[in-house]
Amino acid sequence: MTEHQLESPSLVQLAANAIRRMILAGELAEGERLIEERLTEQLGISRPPLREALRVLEQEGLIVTKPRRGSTVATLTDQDVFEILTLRSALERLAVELGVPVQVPERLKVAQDALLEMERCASAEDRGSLVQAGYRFHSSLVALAGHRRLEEAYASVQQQLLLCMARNLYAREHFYEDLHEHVARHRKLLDLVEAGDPASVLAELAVHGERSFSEIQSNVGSREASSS
Amino acid sequence: MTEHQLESPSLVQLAANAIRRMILAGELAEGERLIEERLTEQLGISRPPLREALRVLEQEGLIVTKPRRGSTVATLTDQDVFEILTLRSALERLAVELGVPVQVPERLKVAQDALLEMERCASAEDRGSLVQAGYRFHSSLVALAGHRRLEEAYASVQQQLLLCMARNLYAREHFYEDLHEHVARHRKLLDLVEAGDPASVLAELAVHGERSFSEIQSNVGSREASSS
DNA sequence: CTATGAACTATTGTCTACAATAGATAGTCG
DNA sequence: CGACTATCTATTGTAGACAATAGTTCATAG
Repeated sequence: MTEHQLESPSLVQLAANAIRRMILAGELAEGERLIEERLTEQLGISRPPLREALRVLEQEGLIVTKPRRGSTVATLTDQDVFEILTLRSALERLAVELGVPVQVPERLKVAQDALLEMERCASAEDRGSLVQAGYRFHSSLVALAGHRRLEEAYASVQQQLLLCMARNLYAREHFYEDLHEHVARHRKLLDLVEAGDPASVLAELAVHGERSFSEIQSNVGSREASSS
Repeated sequence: MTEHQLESPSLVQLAANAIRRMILAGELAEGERLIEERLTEQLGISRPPLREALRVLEQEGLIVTKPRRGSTVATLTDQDVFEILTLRSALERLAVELGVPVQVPERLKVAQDALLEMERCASAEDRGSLVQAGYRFHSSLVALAGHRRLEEAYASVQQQLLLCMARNLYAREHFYEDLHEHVARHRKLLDLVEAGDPASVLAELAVHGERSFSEIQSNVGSREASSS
């Protein structure tokens, strides 16, 4: 039985969530400076908890902070997208290796639910919700490994990937392909997971990620410097 | 040419470094509560920057913070050690896959230097310095990939591994084997990297990590709960 | 007209103080 | 004598204010 800790979150967590949402929703532009006082007014809190929240977001890779120069929303180069995709892929591989002869059947339920949701979204052509459901699907696959650090690292990377999509850096691949084919690939993945053979899942996963890779890597020739 | 940014660190960074050192040096015990006011006296700073530093360490996985209940030094179960080792292995694999036909020869120099240092330490039987040099060696291998996020994730995991060793949770494997054999394995690894064949490096890396795994996984049967 | 310097403003870095909560201790009632 | 409750204390959460720094603008000199 999973424990529902039920602890009221501190202002730090609330602020971090709020700013995270703003960034991922595109309300804060690429490289935009985050003025602390302005944010305290918007959120109705004072600076100490806000600053702690910014530290959290900094560690998550969503913002960049330079001493005495404030924080800015992370700017993503092609190199960054490449890093995010490769790292995500490596983490998913580990998850499959550790989790795929599935030990805890209940965990599969979450993945199945997410997949059903994806199919619903695909039929409704609701791309926004499809992305969310896809996020849950992949997260639930990673959760199969029962590996807390892996889950956290994956969540962080996935979040940055959402940021890519908010910037349309990664949109083509995920948004403009055939929606039902997209879901079908995920269905196949889940089938293989349920079958319980790690190798075949890894193979499918490689195909799954390949198109992202090839599409991005062709752009990597024009690597911009991460720090300007 | 690498940029020497030369920016004076804030109290937050200094405090985070100081506390990190204290934890890794074992000056703060397993699960010990971190009283904010006490730390402010020790470090000679006030609470706001200290609290930001604690947020940083929390994200790094060295401390655990519960709302309104303060922070404690992370306690590591066998499950945690297992997670750290598997995650580290996965990250190293990615690094090799991306970096091994070495693109930037200068980066190899760091690894070579670290290896020489390791050999010196092994001859002098200086186990403490050997661990440090080993840390630099592995970090430099990961750096071959030119993948910032990978390096950061790896540094975080490596740090937690140092914490394991400070607790003697992982000590047997690294400390009590033959020191020269230990260094020889690293030498072989570097040779393979220089040869430029990713597959052989990965194979050696698997052997490299295998003994850690088998040793730990036998203990995992007695998995304690992560959250007590 | 351009470049250099100084003053000013906006913003971050830090500190002290207050409010709120969780744990502990003691007292009382069954 | 044991258990429950209330108060009290130690500690965390938050706020507001002050100090210090970086960027900007304007003035002046070449």
